[in-house]
Amino acid sequence: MRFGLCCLFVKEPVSFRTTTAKVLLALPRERQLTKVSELCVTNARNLLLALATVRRLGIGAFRIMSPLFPRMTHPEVGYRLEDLPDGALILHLLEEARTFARRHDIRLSFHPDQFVVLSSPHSAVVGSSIRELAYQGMLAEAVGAEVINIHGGGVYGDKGQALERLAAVFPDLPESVRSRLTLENDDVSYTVRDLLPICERLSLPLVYDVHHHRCNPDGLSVEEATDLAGETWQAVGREEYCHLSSPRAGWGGGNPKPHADYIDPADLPECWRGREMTVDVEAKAKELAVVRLMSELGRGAGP
DNA sequence: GCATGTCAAGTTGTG
DNA sequence: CACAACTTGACATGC
Repeated sequence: MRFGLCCLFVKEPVSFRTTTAKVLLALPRERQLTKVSELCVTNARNLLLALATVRRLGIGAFRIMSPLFPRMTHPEVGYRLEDLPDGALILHLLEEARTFARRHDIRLSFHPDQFVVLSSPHSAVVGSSIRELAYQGMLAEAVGAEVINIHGGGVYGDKGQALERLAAVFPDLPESVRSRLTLENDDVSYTVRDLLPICERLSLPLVYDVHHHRCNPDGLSVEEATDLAGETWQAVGREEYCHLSSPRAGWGGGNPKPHADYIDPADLPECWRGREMTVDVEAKAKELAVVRLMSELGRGAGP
């Protein structure tokens, strides 16, 4: 079992920078490009630093934050890598990251945020989602990331129809995205049971989030869901990806959805132990939570 | 200096 | 109806 870190660090000195469309819009085009170019160089360097740090801590996977290249797909201030003064350097740094990750067997993934909704009935929403996915596909190709993971999106009163819209849009996605796309069960709408049929039909692996499953159950046991999701990964010859978090407010009363700082080892499913899989740890204390969980499991594993 | 509100984007469920 | 839940940090503004 390998554990993964999501996007950020709290103690380790790795920090990614960003900017807003509002700030960029106040600048002439040329200064927009020099500004984002600087941010992209910084972030590409920090990605390398992140991978070196992850490796030092014994973490085996890393989720790359979506705005690594800030506002790249914004309709007004968006840009291409080749527009940037340091475009070649940036590409070179991404290649270094790819080489490092491959050499040290660090699995890389992307998780586009809530605005990417392929099941939406609004063509403008789907259009901007495709643009954002294409950007992440380009990035994923450059750094050798294996997974671009999204949710089913909205329901609009009819899950079946919504998923049909998603399936209909799938062929329009660039190959860089289609070959990496995965679907994840969420905590309000789409369960593992909802997603399995479309995953099988489109040959998409299913990322199983056990916390979402516990918040939004579907009659499957954790073990059944783990195995069924696992089959979608076996079908494409890849290692299963799962997500783990603990509820900030605990499981008795209160809203269990917000994530806690750390993982309660009791929330790690028994059937995951010793299984060949990648477990992304979604916890506010970031690398500290991953390191603590690994050490607790190491201690508890003995007789 | 420091504390605070705002920032491209969608959708759902709660108070 | 407004707001939180999905990730923060950068920046402008006001004390």
